Amino acid sequence: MSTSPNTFTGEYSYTVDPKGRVNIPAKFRQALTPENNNTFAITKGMDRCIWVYPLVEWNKVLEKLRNEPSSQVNRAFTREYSRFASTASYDKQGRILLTSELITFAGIDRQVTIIGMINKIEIWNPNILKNFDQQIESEHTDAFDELAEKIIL
Amino acid sequence: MSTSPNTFTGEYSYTVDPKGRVNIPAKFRQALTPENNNTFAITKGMDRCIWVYPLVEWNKVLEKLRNEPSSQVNRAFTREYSRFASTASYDKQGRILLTSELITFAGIDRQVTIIGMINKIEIWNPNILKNFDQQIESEHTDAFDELAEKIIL
DNA sequence: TATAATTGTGGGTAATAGTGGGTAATAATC
DNA sequence: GATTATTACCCACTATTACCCACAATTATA
Repeated sequence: MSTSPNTFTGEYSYTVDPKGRVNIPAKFRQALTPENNNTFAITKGMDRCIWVYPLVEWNKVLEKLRNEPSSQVNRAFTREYSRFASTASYDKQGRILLTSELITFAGIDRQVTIIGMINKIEIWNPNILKNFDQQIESEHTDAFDELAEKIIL
Repeated sequence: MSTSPNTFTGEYSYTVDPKGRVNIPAKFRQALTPENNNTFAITKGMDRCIWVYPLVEWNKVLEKLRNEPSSQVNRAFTREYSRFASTASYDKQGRILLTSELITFAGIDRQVTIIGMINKIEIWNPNILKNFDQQIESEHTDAFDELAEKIIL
């Protein structure tokens, strides 16, 4: 296959069914390496969305957290980041089950936008994402330009 | 063969069929090195066109994105940039499939102009390109001259 | 110039992907 | 221990996509 291992790009539109299941885009599933055992880790994103990591990538995050000194701030960060985290394998149809806490946090209601963020996946309520995008981009036009020059070939 | 590896020059006229498929000029396909696995990556261009990278070049971009620290602005940039990106292998007839989002963005409607841009390929609506060229050239004649002096031996 | 090979374009069909719902197994509650 | 709720697993339908074949036009070759 032509997709790079554990690398995700592109945008997809899907629905969350009443049971809280969402499809993981086929291309994303195909990009998952076997060592992940068809399993993702899902957490609260830093923005108002759900983050979905390949198990392997998630373990890297855990390793970094483990190595941080145990200051109060660091503990709080770990707590915030860890409490909503869980692993989710996808079923025969390629769907994972989201927890109701995460669905609530991300303000999700049936329709979702799924975005490949290179090393992880984001699940958004399309409307929230739209507002967020507009805000950020207008506030940081200069930063965007700098990044473009630096990164784009 | 007379073409340099992963280097594209020249202009071609092609059609996008109802399914969203475009032919990649044979010369461009021949310039693609084997490590690319007959695969390109397509994205939104900075101008109103579609950018097509050899997979190898594209991976360089991804690597840079992957290594950016995860600030809010950086995440927003990655999101904006990744959303429209996907990989596309060409079929037996040498065509790749464009996404409807990119077709809409570039204002494409059946007829397209494909241009070799050295390390990547651009796909334009011929009319939009024509207007764009006229505008830029009239506004930046001096800059054109400077670049000519600097680059051409 | 005639013939063969390659290139660009179109369309049909089989396979896959996305969505919904049902049932059995498990866990929680009384 | 019985009953209810929850979760996991399985099956089915539809839409989309990928793959294959066909043909015309162009270019290369003899």
